[in-house]
Amino acid sequence: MSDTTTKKLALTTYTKLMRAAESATSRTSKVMTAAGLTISQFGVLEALYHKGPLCQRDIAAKILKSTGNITLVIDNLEKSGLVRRERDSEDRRFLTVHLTETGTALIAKVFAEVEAAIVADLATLTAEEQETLGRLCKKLGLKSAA
Amino acid sequence: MSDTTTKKLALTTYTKLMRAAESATSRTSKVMTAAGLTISQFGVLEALYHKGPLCQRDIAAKILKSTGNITLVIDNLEKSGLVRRERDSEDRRFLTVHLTETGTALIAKVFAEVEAAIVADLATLTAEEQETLGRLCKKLGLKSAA
DNA sequence: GGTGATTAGTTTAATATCAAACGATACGAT
DNA sequence: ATCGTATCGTTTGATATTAAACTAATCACC
Repeated sequence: MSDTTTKKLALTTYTKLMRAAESATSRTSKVMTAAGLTISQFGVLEALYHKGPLCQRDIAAKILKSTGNITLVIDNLEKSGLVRRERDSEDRRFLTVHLTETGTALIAKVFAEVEAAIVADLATLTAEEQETLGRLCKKLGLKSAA
Repeated sequence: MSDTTTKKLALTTYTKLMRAAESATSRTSKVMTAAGLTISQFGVLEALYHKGPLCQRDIAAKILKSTGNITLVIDNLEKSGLVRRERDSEDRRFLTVHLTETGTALIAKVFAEVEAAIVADLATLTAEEQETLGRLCKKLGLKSAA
């Protein structure tokens, strides 16, 4: 295959990958905003929901954002009464973030809706196609991480 | 296949798709920021580079952002001397945005670098795998657009 | 021709986002 | 013990982003 053909194929593949990711994101983010959550807020709540209380540094690492950013997102979640901060008594540098009852109820509901949206979206592909897509995406993702 | 299995497959496929898209984006965005461009600024310059002068509404549609956002991005590009605005003489509501010489030179260089990064990234997959990935992504993207 | 609806772009207010500087706390080595 | 280093979180300044209110210009229709 010529260099030009290789390049063209890579670029169209890249574009299709990006479009697919964007349209999937657009579906799920509609669910989140309908519930009054931003994507970041959802990310934080979802991390706490599945991993339990976390310090802000761990939350930042989990959702791939800066710690400065997390400070603001947690501020807003705290104002809405969805999470609360608790100073670690052993190492006072840490702030452990906990879901409140309201926060737990909300993320449980919204997470289920997001899951349903994803399942509905992916239903376009057969099980075999999904497995193939997943395998190729994983191969691609691993390379880039290196 | 059971509902639970269907759901699990859809969710892991979705996660892998997102991770692949993120890692590909991370590579290309490094090239852009190294050149002093934000992702949006690159998007605007690239649109003008390949489509010629455009009005702000068309730029917004092309890079899927709000017109309010485009106003700011063009403001910053204009300050940097990479684009200039020109009021349309026929319909004075329109502002046509043009690349300057500096802007053209910059986007030509950066776009080539981004392309190279994409080609290098996709080289992880064989041509056949890329075609398969592209086909599946397209199928998925089309559904969501509907 | 004049009025009402539409369209292009700007502004505003809120949240997001990062990098970098900073303050407070903890830890390690001597 | 303490001095230097590392770590956690906040702050700051810049850009991004949207939705919604707004201005200016045009068009459609009577």
